[in-house]
Amino acid sequence: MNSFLPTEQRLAITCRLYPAFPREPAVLVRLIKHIHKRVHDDANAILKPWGINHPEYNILMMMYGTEGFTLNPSQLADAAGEKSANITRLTNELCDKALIERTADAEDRRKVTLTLTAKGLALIESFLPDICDLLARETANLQSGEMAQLEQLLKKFLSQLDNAADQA
Amino acid sequence: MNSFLPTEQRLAITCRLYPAFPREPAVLVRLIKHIHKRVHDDANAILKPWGINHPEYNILMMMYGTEGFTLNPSQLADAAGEKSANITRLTNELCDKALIERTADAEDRRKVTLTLTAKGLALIESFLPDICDLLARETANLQSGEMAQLEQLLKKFLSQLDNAADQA
DNA sequence: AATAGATAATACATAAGTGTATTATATCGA
DNA sequence: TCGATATAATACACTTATGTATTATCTATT
Repeated sequence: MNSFLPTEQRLAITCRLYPAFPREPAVLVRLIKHIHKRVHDDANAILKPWGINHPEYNILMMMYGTEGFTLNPSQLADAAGEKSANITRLTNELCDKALIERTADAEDRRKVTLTLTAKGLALIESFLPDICDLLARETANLQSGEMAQLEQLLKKFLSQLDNAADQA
Repeated sequence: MNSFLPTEQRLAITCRLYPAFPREPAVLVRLIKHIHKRVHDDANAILKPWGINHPEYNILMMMYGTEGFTLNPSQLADAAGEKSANITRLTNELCDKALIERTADAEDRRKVTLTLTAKGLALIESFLPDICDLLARETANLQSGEMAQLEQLLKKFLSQLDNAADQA
């Protein structure tokens, strides 16, 4: 099964019609999109029984990965790759579920401090086994050298995207 | 500049707290998400002057890459990587803008035929130079061998995601 | 030919995400 | 110390995306 074939064939035709079209970058971008959607859907399916979705999972895991399980919304936006307006909504949801807590920052009164609650921590530890399984299954056919190489290439790609903001 | 650092550091801490957590797959998934978001935002910015957004662009390009500039919604969903309900909405928008046309399929009356209009084709050819520039800029630091390797690894990854549906 | 079960597309309600404006606080330079 | 500018978070309206149910048509079996 090759879910990318219909896309790839059409990019090939595009190149014939419009020779300046850069096939390779276009293929990479499309692959990224397809993979992203797949991973997103898989994660949502796994997480549903716990009452959270993939973006909420991302938020929780970024808090779990922070010393003291504490950070503020703008740091969270950077870490989770979400826009700040979306962070407000997502953290509202997580507060409603009592998985995180919002308190005022003592140092800078513009800031808000978000902290994982005991309930949030317990939830993370309960879904992590399934998440670890999922991640392992999704990459089961990649050898560790291949993953390392993929990581390196994706980082290089991302670094160019970081720079490209300057240009244009 | 390294926009991935905050994420990566948190994944490292996660591995310390929860040793079974598979760092490498998690890093790959996060990198994919970050890159996807960046590429999506860049494309939206470039396309705005033409009155379309990235998903609409994806649809138009898949039609452009099809013989006869014609296909039906389910093929389009596969090719563009969108869910079918979303295809209905997106193609409605494109019909409203007169960039594509909807007609009944003669063979199978359940089906609908979508065709690029002359206006749609003209629009594509007017934005393609900018899109080609963007794609080239976004990948400017990758050598062609690196892109080929990235393509190969991403395809391998995606093929596993295609299979993973069977399992679990 | 009738029915059962698949497939194609869409409608509708709801969820998820974003742009822009707003409020509050902080910082910097005169 | 004042005022200008920057930063942090959020509110709100709007856009984008999805799940589920529905309608219509097709296919296969009898």
